Amino acid sequence: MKIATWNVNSLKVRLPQVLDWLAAVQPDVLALQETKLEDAAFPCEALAAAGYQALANGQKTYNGVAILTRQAPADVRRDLPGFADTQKRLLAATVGGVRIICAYMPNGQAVGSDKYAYKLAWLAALRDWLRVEIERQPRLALLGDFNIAPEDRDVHDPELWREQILCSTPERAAFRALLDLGLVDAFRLFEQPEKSFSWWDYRQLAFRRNHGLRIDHILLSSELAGRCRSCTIDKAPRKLERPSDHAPVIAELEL
DNA sequence: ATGGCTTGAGTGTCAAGA
Repeated sequence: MKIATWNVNSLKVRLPQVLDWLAAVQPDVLALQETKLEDAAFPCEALAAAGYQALANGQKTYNGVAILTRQAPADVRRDLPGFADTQKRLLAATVGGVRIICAYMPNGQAVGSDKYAYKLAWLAALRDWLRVEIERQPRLALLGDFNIAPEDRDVHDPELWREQILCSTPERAAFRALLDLGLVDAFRLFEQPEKSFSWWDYRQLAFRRNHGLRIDHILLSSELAGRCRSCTIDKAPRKLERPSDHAPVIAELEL
């Protein structure tokens, strides 16, 4: 099973690129973030024609997540239980015996801001829910835009980003708290090129200069981690005209 | 340089992203 995650920064703008990418890469599951579409506007027909069923949990303008699958999804959950939130950031479904959780974690804007407090509260609620969810379904994958660079090696210039948003100690502690549940960063199961990133700012030729961060992740439960055969970042879509600022991350599981 | 792009809203120019 090939599973992937991609923050598309508007599915309306990026739909042609998503369709091309699905045809080229042929994932079994694709988790999308920042769709920025109400569910009624979701392009289900175009995706069905490409062989994918779509689950969406979206809103106008901001946020929005979706899961595209070749097999029928079951046991669908929208939003974080026990966390009052108008922002559409979470969607879960079981596909081929694997619990797929697609998350768009809050950005946090600036360390110490109200949005930062919301980010840390959201991450704590996610951890509390996942503790139960892993018990219920040991084959679990958490995919998405975490908006956290877990370590200095995930940052092009660690000194520039020291204790800045996406890199602060409390954010990294929240990421490690997810690992403490038994989840594993699939990307770090394998030898990877130095300076591997998944996001590059649109400004100042950041992609060309590889001024990026690795903030999009696939975390696997231990049972799935033992079955993971590869995890890669696909930089190809970031090179296209009018790209998303994020690149897809792909993991291959032997089930 | 509370900047530098991009998107969505909406038709001015701002909020938000990361």
